[in-house]
Amino acid sequence: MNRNWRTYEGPSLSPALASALTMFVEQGYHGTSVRQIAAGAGLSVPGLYHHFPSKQALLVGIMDASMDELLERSRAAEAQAGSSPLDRFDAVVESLLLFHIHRRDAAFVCSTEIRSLDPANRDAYIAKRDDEQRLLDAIVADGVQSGLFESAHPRDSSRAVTTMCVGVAGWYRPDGPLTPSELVAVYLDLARRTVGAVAGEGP
Amino acid sequence: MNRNWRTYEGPSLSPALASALTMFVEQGYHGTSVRQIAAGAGLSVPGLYHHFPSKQALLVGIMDASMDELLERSRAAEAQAGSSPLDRFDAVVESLLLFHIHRRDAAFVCSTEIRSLDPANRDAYIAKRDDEQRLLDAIVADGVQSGLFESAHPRDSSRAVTTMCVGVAGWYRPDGPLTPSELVAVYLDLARRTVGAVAGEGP
DNA sequence: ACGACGACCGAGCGAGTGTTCGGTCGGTAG
DNA sequence: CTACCGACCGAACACTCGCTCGGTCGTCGT
Repeated sequence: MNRNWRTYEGPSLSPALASALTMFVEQGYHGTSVRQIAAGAGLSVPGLYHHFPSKQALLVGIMDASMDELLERSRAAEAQAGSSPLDRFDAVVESLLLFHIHRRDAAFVCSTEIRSLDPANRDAYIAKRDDEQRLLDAIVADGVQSGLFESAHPRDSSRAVTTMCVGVAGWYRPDGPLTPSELVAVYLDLARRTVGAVAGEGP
Repeated sequence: MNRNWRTYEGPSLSPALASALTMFVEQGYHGTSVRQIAAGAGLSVPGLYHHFPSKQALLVGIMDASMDELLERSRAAEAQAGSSPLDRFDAVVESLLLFHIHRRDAAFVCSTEIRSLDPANRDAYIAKRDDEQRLLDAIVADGVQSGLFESAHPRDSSRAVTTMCVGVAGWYRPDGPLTPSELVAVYLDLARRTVGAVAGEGP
């Protein structure tokens, strides 16, 4: 059941995952004990292990669900946009930004705890991450080829855009000076400049 | 004794700090034990504690030294550049890039282990980090005021430039497709676009 | 010759780690 | 009523953690 890719409701994580997420953001994976996670979820330690087979499974549960959601939203955004690379670029960048604003904690954990994943889990996660990057790479390549964008190094530009957007999760606060839509406007402008999009195309 | 801000020699970290750095990059601070660090440095655990009073001191030794070096290089870069905001911008961005290329591991630890610092150490580190950011903020503000740059949100542009450059430490490999000077050229172009610098000013 | 000192180590401290065992509930199907 | 099941817990397992005690070297200055 797909809501719009722009709309975000409560995260709907289980209490155990929500507790783990909060702790991982503050203390990191290895800095957090399962006893802390259990206490935060209102459970005993065996109670926690009844829902998840290991501490690692909690991290995987957070990171996999987050990347799946991001990929789904970004694909929906591109699909619903017009066929112009510029429209698709704007849509995917906006989806990237909204995700890192509204799923800030999960996104932060995703970008900082990759090395805490077991090798197999890490490979699977990185594959999804690369899928997301390639989504944007393809759009930027199209834009450059059609003359709408101008960049001597499209893939570097594309990665720089992603880096900027991911970085938002590292400092954005809901009570900060920018509302989500203001931040989207500011960063969409920066992203367009990065790929050399021609100026002046507001809705 | 100040070498040029562009030249980098071996890191000259003590064996203990070098070992800690390698481990922290791969496993993170809390994921690394002092026994591993000692073994990597060819020392016993008490031997390691002879040189550093605590595990935390190892992290502080790495992060403080790194930020001091970055600040020193960036200040030297701006001081030796011309007075034009454009020249100063290019110089500081290049110093930022070179540092994140040649001190990649240290820079990576600096950007991922802030939360592993004790509160007092963290405050001190963040103060230095903010100094570095303000260095660039001031240049961008000058550039916008003088009409050389064009940005409706200079501080956001400035932070985005920093985010891009810091992100380099997360993926750059010496055996990758770009040499350091090529990477500097590519990212200097991206950075100029981000602050709306007027095109065509190569040496 | 000798005492002081920096560099270093074997062994072990108490506390905490992820995980598991054996069990207790309340509810539900037959 | 009984048998079962998911949800949960107290206690403990084997181990590792950061850190320290008491000591041994080799090398200095005198």
